[in-house]
Amino acid sequence: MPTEIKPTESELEILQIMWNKGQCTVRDVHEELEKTKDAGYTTTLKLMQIMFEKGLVSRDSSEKTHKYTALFTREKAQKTALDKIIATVFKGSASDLVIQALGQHQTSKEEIDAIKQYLEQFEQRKTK
Amino acid sequence: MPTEIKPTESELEILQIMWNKGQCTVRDVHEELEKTKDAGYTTTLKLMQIMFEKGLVSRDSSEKTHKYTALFTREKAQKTALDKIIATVFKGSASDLVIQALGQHQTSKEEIDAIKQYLEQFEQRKTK
DNA sequence: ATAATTGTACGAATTAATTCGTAATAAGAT
DNA sequence: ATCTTATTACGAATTAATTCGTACAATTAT
Repeated sequence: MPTEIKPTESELEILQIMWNKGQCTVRDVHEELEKTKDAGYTTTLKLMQIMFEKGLVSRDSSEKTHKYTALFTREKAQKTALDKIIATVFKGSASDLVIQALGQHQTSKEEIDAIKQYLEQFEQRKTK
Repeated sequence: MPTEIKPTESELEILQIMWNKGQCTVRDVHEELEKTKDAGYTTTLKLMQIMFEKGLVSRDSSEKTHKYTALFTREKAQKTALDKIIATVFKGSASDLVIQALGQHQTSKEEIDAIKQYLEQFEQRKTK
């Protein structure tokens, strides 16, 4: 699989915006980005051009103002990020991560129920 | 709090080794590091010196061969890593992360039980 | 005592990522 | 038609991280 592209930190910030907004112009992204960090327009442009070269995003350049779309999905980013931190800081133990995540972030009753339900189902499936 | 030090990627690799081994010499770390990546001894040394300057590790230099100890703890790294990925790729939802982590990594029955137990206790504590 | 080995210190080269200035072009406004 | 504004392209400067060479000191072996 030649998909060994890994977004950098800044690229992830941009992808985040694109995941939320869907198809975006550079200006769309830049305006959103400006709310949290301060960088020039051409910086954002350049980053998005690089992302295009890397294949992280596609673009429609049929009009002067190009429209970009994320190719690197949020799901892919989630998987990659999880794999990495489980391996590096959680000694390979997913359950350590789960317990700490639950303790550290407020989680509603509904969410907890969803997790419990998931666990039941999960356990059944793998009962020998 | 002036503790806004963030280990870089390479620094994390070194910390990982130090978390497992406890107090380490540069050579200890380097030998372990060599198993997975290839870099020169002085590179490892330099990194550890920088980590010392940054306060990520302490060192005992009473003898010629210095002994380093991690100050940046695994727990701290876990918390930081979790906060970050929940915010960036999991839209702030810890339960999304939990469910995906469980699906993606094999988890033993014991671990699942531990999680369930944790959830019970957790739910009780916060029942209004 | 001298060699070889092992270690630290540290400057500097290299590489990777980010930022920005400037030029060219297209579109819209006067 | 001309001016202003928005956009892309792209080279280059800057900054951050990593890697390594060399000098020197301490320790160990011959």
